[in-house]
Amino acid sequence: MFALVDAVAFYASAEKVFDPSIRNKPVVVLTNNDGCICAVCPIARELNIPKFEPYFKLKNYLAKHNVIVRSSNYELYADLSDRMMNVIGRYCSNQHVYSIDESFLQFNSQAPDWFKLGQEIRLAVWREVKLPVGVGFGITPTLAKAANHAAKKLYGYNGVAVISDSKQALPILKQMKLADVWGIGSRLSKRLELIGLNNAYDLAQQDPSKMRKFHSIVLEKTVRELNGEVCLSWDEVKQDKKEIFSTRSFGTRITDKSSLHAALNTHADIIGRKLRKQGSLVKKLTIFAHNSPHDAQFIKRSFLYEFIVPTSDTSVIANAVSSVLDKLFVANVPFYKCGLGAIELHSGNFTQFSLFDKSQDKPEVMRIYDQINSKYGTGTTFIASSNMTEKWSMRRAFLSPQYTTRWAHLPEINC
DNA sequence: TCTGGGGTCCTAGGACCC
DNA sequence: TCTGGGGTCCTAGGACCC
Repeated sequence: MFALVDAVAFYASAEKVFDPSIRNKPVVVLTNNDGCICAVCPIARELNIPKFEPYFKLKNYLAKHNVIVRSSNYELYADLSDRMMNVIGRYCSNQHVYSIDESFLQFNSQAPDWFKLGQEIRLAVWREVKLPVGVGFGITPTLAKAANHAAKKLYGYNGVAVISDSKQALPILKQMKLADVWGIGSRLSKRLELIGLNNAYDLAQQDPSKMRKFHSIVLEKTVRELNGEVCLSWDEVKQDKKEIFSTRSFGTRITDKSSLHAALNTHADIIGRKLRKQGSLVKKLTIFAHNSPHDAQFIKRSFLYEFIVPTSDTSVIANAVSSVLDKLFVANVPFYKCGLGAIELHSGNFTQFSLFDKSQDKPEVMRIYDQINSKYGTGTTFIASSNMTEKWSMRRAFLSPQYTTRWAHLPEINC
């Protein structure tokens, strides 16, 4: 049995944890640079606020309905995520944290009562972290996702749904839109509608091999999973990433080389950390910078850097950045975004050493570097040529305090 | 006044080589 | 008269997710 546990509108709910005054109000959270709306709490959802629309287009509408608007407070969300995952992890030894607010659980034994277990998890997370979560149990990962959808969005489930056989799946799948099925987006759902399918149940009734011909093997697997056949093994669900990116748009456009260098080095730091966490090494790294695609003329420079010996060392990656900086920088271009992408990864366990070239990595330094940052907070140590506090760091006009990670922001209780 | 996220995976098609 | 291979690597862009 699989379970998927995730928070209801995680970012918006996280904003309500330490600010009870907004718990009963409509709340939305914006993406980096206050660009788009990325989280809508259930109360705000009733106002039909679309996700991932640019904020400036909805600004007036939100103000008219007294919607509370917050910038993304990643420090807060990351910390609340850790706490939430810890509580959930107590209920299953086999937990896979799938995203900042989702974790899959795999149970090998039979629980006496899945529904009761789901209620316990919900209650524990609410009691200890004050975050509302939905719990979906299913005999395949895709059905666990579907049950989770039902738990949070369908009438009568109140946060927990269980699909342990096709009889339990039926009412849920019949109420699910095609695009609500895991792996089916807006494009594919439109194509499926054209051949007469209207909901998840209709999709489950299709011949899997025909669906493979119609679209892809991925769709075939989805159909099989909806019918209770496990196609996404646990190993597949928690597979290593094949690419690792770190990119960000600037709060203010930059036109000088040193700012671009600092920004790219910040991404070098993040990429290195992600690589080491996964135990991977990067062989090929794409390094890019561009202005806005909405500008009159889109100007993009990118460079593919190949390491002779694959690396996960932040300083080695930073050196690669320095070596191509002159090729990326174009005078008088107001750069809007830049980033790095590790697009060819090698396993850290089976390094192909070169006969003539020695690795520049200093694993011991990186180990201590990571230890310090994990103990005292990310950013305690950093490479000198990166600086995220500069003028181009992101706009966050509606930022809430970092209640749990900064002494100065500690919540106060009035007695 | 101006404003438009970030991450991952996959594939079509162009460039280049022999 | 008209036609013309196959492999590798990279880039751009689409699709999906949150």
